[in-house]
Amino acid sequence: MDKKTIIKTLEKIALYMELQGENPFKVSAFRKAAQVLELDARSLTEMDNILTLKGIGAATGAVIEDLINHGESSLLIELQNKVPSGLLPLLKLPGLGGKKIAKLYKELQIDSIESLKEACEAKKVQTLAGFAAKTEEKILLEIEALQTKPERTAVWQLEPIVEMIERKLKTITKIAKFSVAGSYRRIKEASKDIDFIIATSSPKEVRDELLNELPILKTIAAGDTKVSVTLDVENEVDVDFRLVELHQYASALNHFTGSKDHNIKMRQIAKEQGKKISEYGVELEDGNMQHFHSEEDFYAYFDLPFIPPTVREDGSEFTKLDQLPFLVELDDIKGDFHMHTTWSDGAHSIEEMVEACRQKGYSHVVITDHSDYLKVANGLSKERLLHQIEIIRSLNEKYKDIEILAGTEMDILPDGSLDFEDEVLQQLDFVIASIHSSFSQPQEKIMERLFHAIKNPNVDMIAHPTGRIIEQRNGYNPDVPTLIEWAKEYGKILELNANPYRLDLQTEYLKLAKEKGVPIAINTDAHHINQLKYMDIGVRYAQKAWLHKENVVNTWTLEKFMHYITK
DNA sequence: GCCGTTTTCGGCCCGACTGTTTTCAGTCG
Repeated sequence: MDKKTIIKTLEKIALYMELQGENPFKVSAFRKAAQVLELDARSLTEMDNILTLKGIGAATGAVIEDLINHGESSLLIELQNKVPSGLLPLLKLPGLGGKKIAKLYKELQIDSIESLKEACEAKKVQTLAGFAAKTEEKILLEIEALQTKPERTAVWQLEPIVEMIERKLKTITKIAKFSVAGSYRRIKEASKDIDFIIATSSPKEVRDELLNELPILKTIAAGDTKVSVTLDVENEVDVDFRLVELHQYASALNHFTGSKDHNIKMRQIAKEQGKKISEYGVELEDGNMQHFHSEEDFYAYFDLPFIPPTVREDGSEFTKLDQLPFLVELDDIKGDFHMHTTWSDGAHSIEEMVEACRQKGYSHVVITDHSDYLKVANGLSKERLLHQIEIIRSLNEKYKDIEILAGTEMDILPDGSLDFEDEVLQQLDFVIASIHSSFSQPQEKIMERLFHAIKNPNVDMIAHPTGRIIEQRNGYNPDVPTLIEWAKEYGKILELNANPYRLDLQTEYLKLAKEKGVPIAINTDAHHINQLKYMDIGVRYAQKAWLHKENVVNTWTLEKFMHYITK
């Protein structure tokens, strides 16, 4: 029996209980027990007595013992026999929770999306107490939406929309302050919607301007404190705007940034002190409200350091507060090691890229155009690469405050061979190897290709190691834990590609790389000077994996970096 | 169902919104 199975089972039990319309506190007790196990870093064998953990009692403990002794949970089996599994998808319909679903099943024998649809169309649902015609219509609309609307939208699809909204908000003079919040602010790979907090003393006027200025497909709600709309953009996206007074801004921003678990934890902390946190401020024991100028002030009020949005997740961040000062930050970044120029498929010359990096205050950059094999990207032949190296060497004469390193993003070919010979690679300062072809090969073959690259002493880094595009393609499915082992053994760097399409390696693997002592490079893979800004999103994504400055080679001095790659 | 140095019973994070109701239950973030 493994821990994951126990956690999954407890969560499943909670779900089935919810569908039965069980007491919500009972349901959450099972969820809490699952969370306790999840947050405990130890493996099952390392825990001497799970049953004594706080949050695990007689009933949840019995489930765990059952699983360990018999490999299955009799409680879950019992629930599954009682509750049809077709009810599970009904929880995805907004407006339907456990109680209502239990009622639909009990009174109308509704046990699937299909039978719910039929019952609504036959107008049977409105005959139930607590349901009426309006609910019935809404259910039908939500069933329709479930089939057409994606559940989550990827961060790279949201980014241009967020920027568009920010441009609009800047033109509304009655807005004192605004910020994106929600999971987008926490750099989640994908989000259900976008949240904005707006400080204003004229909420009605701001609301009207929002409704007039934005490309709105549907207005979901338009009250004095909340405007909720579906935007008419390439992929439909829901956006919530919360309108608050300036003195409530920090609290509202914190509340609507979440995560839910983080907020719960904060409220428990407040409660222990007899205080009450809400989106409007902190209510003291005497009923007075405490307001804050910033989120920093808010956390300081509870004797906590500022916890960056990126790590506000499952509550485990509160056990790692001592690590916060070591987390990598944008200011620590001294260079970008993966970018393209007009020599291959980039939009700018070498000098233009270097100049843009100089503006960012970097002390060193690497130019890494594509290699010969990648014809669609105008990959460099051996001759062109040698010529480019010469040009880069001479450019260094011109720039005294930034060091330009000659590199390549070299293809690992489908047969596992490398696109340049060793004698060419030896003339470069930094060699990236990456896969851009034959994604559908079996994992064994993909690993063979990666191993071939990693054991070559001239290769310094593997770029975008999985090849994924968030919410769009899975990449070439390498065995990443093994890749991390190899990187450690051969002293290679693995990339966190900061392009929001990729964010590759992903969080769980970054954590593993850190644990194994494999250094990470955060690179923008910029094809345009506008894309150099992705360093910010990359750094914040790295924070989600709790990467420290020292884990990230971009924070190293040029000397330390050169020493590592030439050793 | 779980918890307790105010506690073994009463509360569990908090507030808003919706649709159903005539004062509130259910759902949501």
